[in-house]
This record gives sequence, structure tokens and C-alpha cells, in this order.
Amino acid sequence: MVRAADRAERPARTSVWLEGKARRSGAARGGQPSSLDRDRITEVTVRLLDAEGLAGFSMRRLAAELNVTAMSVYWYVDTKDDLLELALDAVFGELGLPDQDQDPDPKSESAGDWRDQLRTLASGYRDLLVRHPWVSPLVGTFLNIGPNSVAFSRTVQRVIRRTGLPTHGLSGAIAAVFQFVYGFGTIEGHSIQRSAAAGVTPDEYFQQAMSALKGAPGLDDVLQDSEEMMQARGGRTVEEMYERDFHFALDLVISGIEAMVLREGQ
Amino acid sequence: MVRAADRAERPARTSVWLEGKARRSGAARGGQPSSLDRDRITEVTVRLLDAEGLAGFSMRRLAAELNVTAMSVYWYVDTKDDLLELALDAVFGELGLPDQDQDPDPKSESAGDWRDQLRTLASGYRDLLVRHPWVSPLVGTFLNIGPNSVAFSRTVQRVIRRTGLPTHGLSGAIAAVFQFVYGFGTIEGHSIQRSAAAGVTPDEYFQQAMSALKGAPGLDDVLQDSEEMMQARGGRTVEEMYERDFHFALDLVISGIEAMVLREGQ
DNA sequence: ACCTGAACACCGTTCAAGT
DNA sequence: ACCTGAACACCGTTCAAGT
Repeated sequence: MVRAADRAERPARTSVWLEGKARRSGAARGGQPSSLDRDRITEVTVRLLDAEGLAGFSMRRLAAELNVTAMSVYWYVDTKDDLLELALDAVFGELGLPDQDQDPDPKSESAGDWRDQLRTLASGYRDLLVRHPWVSPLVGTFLNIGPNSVAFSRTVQRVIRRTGLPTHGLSGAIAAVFQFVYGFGTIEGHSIQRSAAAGVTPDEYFQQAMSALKGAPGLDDVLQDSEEMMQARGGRTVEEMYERDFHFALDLVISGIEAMVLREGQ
Repeated sequence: MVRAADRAERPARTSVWLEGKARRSGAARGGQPSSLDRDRITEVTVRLLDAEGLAGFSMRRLAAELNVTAMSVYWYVDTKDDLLELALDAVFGELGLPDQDQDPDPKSESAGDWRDQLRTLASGYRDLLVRHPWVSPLVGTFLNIGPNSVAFSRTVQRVIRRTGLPTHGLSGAIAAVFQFVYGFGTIEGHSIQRSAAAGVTPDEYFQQAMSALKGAPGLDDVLQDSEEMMQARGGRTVEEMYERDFHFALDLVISGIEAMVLREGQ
């Protein structure tokens, strides 16, 4: 935590993206390119985070992976948080957003249905959170002003404007969709991570958890309710259940947007 | 992270709540009560987490606060994670849920409107996440089967059943509401925490961030869009903006539930 | 039954020094 | 310009020992 003394000494860190200016980027001199640069460091960081999780990642572990001493990385990056911010924005680049200047007229028919576009963006974000479970805590921690996160926000805003919602409802609607996806993807990612850490499939883990809970006092009726809901959902695997819930909830939110458009329309 | 070797040695930790049985609880012998017990340890843990944040909390720091050596706590708790699970469930007890056996008939008029009940639960959960920003990462990490979290889930299920949704849509609707609240409260809590760490009010922090971003290339138009949306929202403080967005989004999701009820009704 | 002290294997980061 | 080594002030947890 930040204590008063720390605060007096230096301004609180805001973001890597608000740094002095372009950082040394390898291959500076005439010789062969240096083995290290921000891109390579970021790339290996993402790989390690995927493999070991946020808690398992350390500067020393990273340095070892780069065949370099622990402190070398600090030449390219001021703090571990800077590095995590870089990794975070890097994976936002995986999202594959639609070309942004194409179709400048939001009302044209060829612009495509906002519902489909919203579904694509939401699914992409969900997949990102599930593929990289360390993304979720970082999204909560940092300012998210890297180029790729900004491109994502920009795209989200553009699509939400197409709904026909009044301006005062835009940010609320964005929250309803993407904070839902954030929460959903976070929990789904953690659950997959947990079963992987236990060395079993999600389905096996689910069965184990269920039978472990069977014995616990006061939980039996909750379990019964859950099983009832699971039966009704009809999914045969855990993954299928997540899939059905996600799409039902997304349809629900989209219907909510349509209702708000009608309500505030006239 | 868990490596293969660790896995072979012992079964993966699941939850404090699935432990052998009741733990030593102070005042065991005839003399004056021991200074330590799980309740007191949990209480101090919550206080420290509130004050220092999840990153600032440590077993050694906790022991110091309890005027005890670092290892004493391990008599009452197996791991730090156990302790965090206890703290997590403890704050879920702050939610003040409606009495659960009252009004057993879900169709009776006096049961109250599910919309109001949903709003109460959602607001309570949001406040919890904002008041204790360390709750959010823990909700994502653990199984959430402590008595108070279970009571919360149970209440949520009961209210959602009153909407009239078909059974196969219940879990999706729960996700649409409470994963949204989870995401929203997480981000809101972090933003308040960030400004507090920087020693300024949320409004001051917001101004600072805005002017810092003014210089950054490629962000100007995003800023302009954001300012436009803020104008339209009409909130005068950051807190007011969060408030408006939250309630707009919640209304939106509730409208979505109503739409799904109608759609699947006949 | 409860608590301690020393130790192990880690952290992020600073700082002076090397090439 | 880039990298190293030693050091500082921390971690969670184990283990043998005390009372």
C-alpha cells in the first residue's frame, strides 16, 4: 500500500502509456540486434502468464526464461506493473476488431446489425478473458489506455451508438453489456483454471466439487436447486452450460437495450 | 502455480468450508479466554484488508496487529487462503438479507415486487464490492460456499424464480444481473481505491487523469466522445455518474428480463 | 493446547559497478 | 548503452522446540 511518506517522494505511478517517450527498442547500434527489447519481453511475459498464472509470474522467473539476470529487464521497464500493463494491452490486440474507418455512416444498411456486432464484441472479450485468466484482475487494476484497449473501447462506443439509445444512456448500456461479460468471463476463466490446476477436466472437477458438497450441512437444498436448474438448462458438459447461460444472458441484455430504446424513443 | 510434484503430494486445496471439522475456538480451558480465536483473527483480517488492500496484507502484518508472532496464526488457520476465505464470507454477512422463511408462497401479492427485491440485492452487492475492494478478486478465486455467500446465492435464486422466467433461463438471468454488478462494483471500487492511494478525491483524480490524457496522441477523439457522454449523463461528480450508470444499466437488465418472460411466456 | 524462533525458498527493487 | 552482483526489506510456510 501507499503510505504518506511514499506519496511525498514521487508522484503516484499512473500508466506505462503516459511515460516520457519512446523507450530503447533493441538493435540501437550497428551490430546485431540486442537479444532483448520490449516486444520480446512482453511476448515472453504473456507466455509465462498463460502458463503459470499471475501469482506464478515473477521478474526473476521471466529473467530466467530470457537467459538473463534478474535485473536486466529493468533496463526496458520501470516496474513489474509496467510490464503487466504492456502484456495486458498486447492480448487486447488478439481481438481482431472490424476495420474502423470502413462504413463511416452509422445509419446505412450495410453497416450491419448492431446486435450482431455487439454479440461479436462480447464473445471476443469473453474468449479473451477465458484464454488469459490473468487479464481480468489487470483490467480491474490499470487505467486501460494502451492502444489496443482504446481501440476496443472505441469500437464498443461506436456499436452502442447504433442502437438508437439516447446519449445519456450510452455509458450505462456499455456497462450492462461489458461489465456483465467481464464478470462472466472472469468466473468462467477461474473455474477452468481451477480444474486445470487440480489436474482434471472441468467436468471431473465439477463432479468432485458436487460430491464434496454433498456432505456439507445446510447446503443440500441449494445443491438440489442447482441440479434442477442444470437439468432444465440441458447442457451435457460444463462448457455447454456456460455457453447456454452466456447466450441467454446476452440475448436478455440486448432485449433490455431494445426496450430502453422504445421507452425513451417517443 | 501448482506443479506436478505438488499435486502428487497432497490433494489440491478446495475450501476452508470443507475442512475436517470445527476448529479450536478459544476459551477452551477453564482459565480466561485465549486472546486468539478464528473470529478475532477474521475480524482483524477484514480491518487490515480494508486499510491496506489485498496486496498490502500479509500474515506477518496480521500477526503484528494481533501482538503475536508470525506463526501463531497458523494454529487457527492452515493457509493464508483459508484466512481470506473466512474474511470473504464474513463481509457477505454485512448484506442484511431479508428473512428467508418468511412468506413461503412465491406467488402471493405480499411477497413484494421481484424488481424491487432485485434492485435491493444488486445495490447491496455493489456497495459491498465498493466498500471492500479486495472482495472482488477473492470472489473470483474461491468457491464461495461459506454460509453467508450461500445465503446470498439462495436469496438471489429465490428472487429470480419470482420473475416468471422458464427454468432454463434462471441461471442465465442470474448471470446477467449479478455478473454485471460484479464487474461494475469491481471497476468502481478500484477507481475509488486508486484515487485514495494517490491522496486525492475521485473528482480530483478524474481531472488529473483527463489532463494527463490530453497530451497523449490518438486519444483526443476518444476523450471528446467520453466528454460528450458525460455531458449527456449530466452528473456533476464522479460518484453521481457511477450512480446514474448503475441504475440505468439495472433498469435495462430488468427490462430485458421482462422481455424474456414475455417472449417465452406463450 | 498453544505459541515461539530459526530457517527455507522465495519476492520486487535499488544501487554501485562492470563492459 | 546495456547488463551484472550484491544487498535490502520483504514474503508464505515448515519444523523442531518450548511452556
